[in-house]
Amino acid sequence: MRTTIYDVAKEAKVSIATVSKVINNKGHISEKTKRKVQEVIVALNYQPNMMASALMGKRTKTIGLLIPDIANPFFSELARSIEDRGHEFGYNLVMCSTDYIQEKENKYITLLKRKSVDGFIIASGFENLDKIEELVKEDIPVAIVARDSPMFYVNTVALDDFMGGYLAASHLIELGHKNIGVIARDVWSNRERLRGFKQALEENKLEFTPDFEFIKEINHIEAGKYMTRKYLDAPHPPTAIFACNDLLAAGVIQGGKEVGMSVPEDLSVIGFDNTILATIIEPPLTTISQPIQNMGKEVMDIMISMITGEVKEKRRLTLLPSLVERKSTSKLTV
Amino acid sequence: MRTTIYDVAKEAKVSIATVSKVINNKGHISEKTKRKVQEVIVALNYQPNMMASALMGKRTKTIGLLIPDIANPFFSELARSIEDRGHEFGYNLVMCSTDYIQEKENKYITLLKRKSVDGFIIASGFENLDKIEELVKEDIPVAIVARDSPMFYVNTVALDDFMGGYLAASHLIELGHKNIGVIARDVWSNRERLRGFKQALEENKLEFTPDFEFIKEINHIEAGKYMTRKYLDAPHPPTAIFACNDLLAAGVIQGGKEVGMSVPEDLSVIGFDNTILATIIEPPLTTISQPIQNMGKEVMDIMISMITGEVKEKRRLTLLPSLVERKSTSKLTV
DNA sequence: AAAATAAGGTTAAGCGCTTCAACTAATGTT
DNA sequence: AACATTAGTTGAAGCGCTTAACCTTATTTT
Repeated sequence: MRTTIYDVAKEAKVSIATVSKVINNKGHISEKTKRKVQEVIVALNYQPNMMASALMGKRTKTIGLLIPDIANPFFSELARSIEDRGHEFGYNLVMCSTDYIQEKENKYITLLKRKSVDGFIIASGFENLDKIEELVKEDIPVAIVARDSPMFYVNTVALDDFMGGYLAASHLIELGHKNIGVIARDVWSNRERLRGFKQALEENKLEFTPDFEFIKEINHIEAGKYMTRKYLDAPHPPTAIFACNDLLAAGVIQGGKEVGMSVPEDLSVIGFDNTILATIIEPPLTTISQPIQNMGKEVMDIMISMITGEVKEKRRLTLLPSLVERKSTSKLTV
Repeated sequence: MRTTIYDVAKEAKVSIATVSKVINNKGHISEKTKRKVQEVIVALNYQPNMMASALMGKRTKTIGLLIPDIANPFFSELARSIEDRGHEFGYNLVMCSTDYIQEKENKYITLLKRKSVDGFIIASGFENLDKIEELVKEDIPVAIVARDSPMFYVNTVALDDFMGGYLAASHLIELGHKNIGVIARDVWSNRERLRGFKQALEENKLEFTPDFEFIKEINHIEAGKYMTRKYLDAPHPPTAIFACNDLLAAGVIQGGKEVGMSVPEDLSVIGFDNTILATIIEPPLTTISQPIQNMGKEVMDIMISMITGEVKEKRRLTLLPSLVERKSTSKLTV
């Protein structure tokens, strides 16, 4: 069987209480005893069972990460940065892809609570906050990342999505585009981007595209293609499209190509996220950059400080997007 | 405090043993008692603490997933398919990115053992098998996926990497290429692909490129660019390049563009994996396809059957790659 | 009708750990 | 010298659960 604290205690000729204290560096232990116990621990290759200490109210050093889809580059890059920061402090992540499905998210939360995770980092696009509120009430650390939701009192690391949409629209407007299509999903972040987008339009006395509708399809690329075809088939096709993420933008470019439009000559395309895709897509994608690395680090830091109890008051950290100009947008040629 | 089994027992006026039996559907309990207990469970919203049952030797329903990098699309797609299959059976995944660093992998394994995960699915490119052997000896379920290593007796779901390399080379050779560069990392799967590649070369009496060296750089795209430049600067630059994954291929195409070579006219490029990138890259990437979905499902199925003890004997499932022709390769024009 | 088996439930031990209370011995304070 | 504090250690309780062992009572088996 596995080595337990009893084995160590017996071998070191002390009580298990002493061993426990040595491990956790608590209470008063003489240097001599401490050394002896540590030697035995090494000799027996003893690894404390975290289940047992978790049962005694200690931390599991495990955090639940809820994201819409780990196969989406934005989220896998975000997950990676969160994982890295957590790893520095000994935390592991349980990964849950929720596919924007509320039910799945709730099930995962319930399950992970039973597994006594120390906290939840949530990046999925839920609308219903009941489950989150439940966590907060039960004093389980929750932090939200890469989405915002001002009606709620939770630690949040978000992007200024409104600003992102505003930047995207402003860029296209500056290039002379007046008829701009938008592709978005009906989630909070996208709605904010849309709001920013409309704001810029309004300031320039431009009309919002009448053909807009939220996408429903889960597969972003397909959704991008579909909406693009729809836009280009309309009576007054747009000369530019703002896609609310890079994956959608990839779909737009593909959809455009399929009907013989070249980007950016016939159609300017701007994305959102600045994932690795943006550099790979041809033409390289002009996009709104989210500081992914930073978001991951910040949200993990907040999570850890909630767990350790250092920080009690809630805060909302809003990071700013920036425009990254590449080759998928160009001046409107009349 | 949280509702415990004691609360349920008291409320239902039975012993905690009875409650436990109802929950686990064990032993003989009258319908009446069963119903009563279940009602109370619902009424109190009781969620059994999995730490406690794990301590008693039951499963944690959590599996450790070791991969080189979740931000690499191949692994995030693989992770997603493993997660989905696991989710069907109530399993969660703890995600660990090891960056091909043995030390990191070992640390993660040690840590997750302490957390009593039910098993390990390993997709990282380790060379040293001591840690894995240790797991096998301790009777902890381990399954290896997306890599192979014939010197070891572990359940494995792998791709026929040799065949993959062979297919890639054959395709290029058929197109008339005689001088083909290769970009690979010094990991088992890549070495196998290389072996298959060389085999095809040999059968066609072609020479292996003298400029080959394994990449060391972690960032695949940069590595791809670097090696491409190196190849193209050589006295007899290759007319085609086989990149051992799609990310490297993306780097190759970018590197080629930077020196004014266009793909596939001046340089044919073939990738490996057939991730989402292959469809996004311009030109769309000809690549060797791995059945990612299937691999994920199969390895999770094996893992579950190991955990439940259904299957005792070890097996090695080898899936076959296939060539997906897109636009990045073309006939050699002399 | 006696013996064996099954049904329905309880008691209590124990998984591997943390921590409080308690005790002794040494050191500091006035 | 009398008292308080600190250092060093241990015993034992208990976290929330599972399960073997046990006890009744009801049902079969022979």
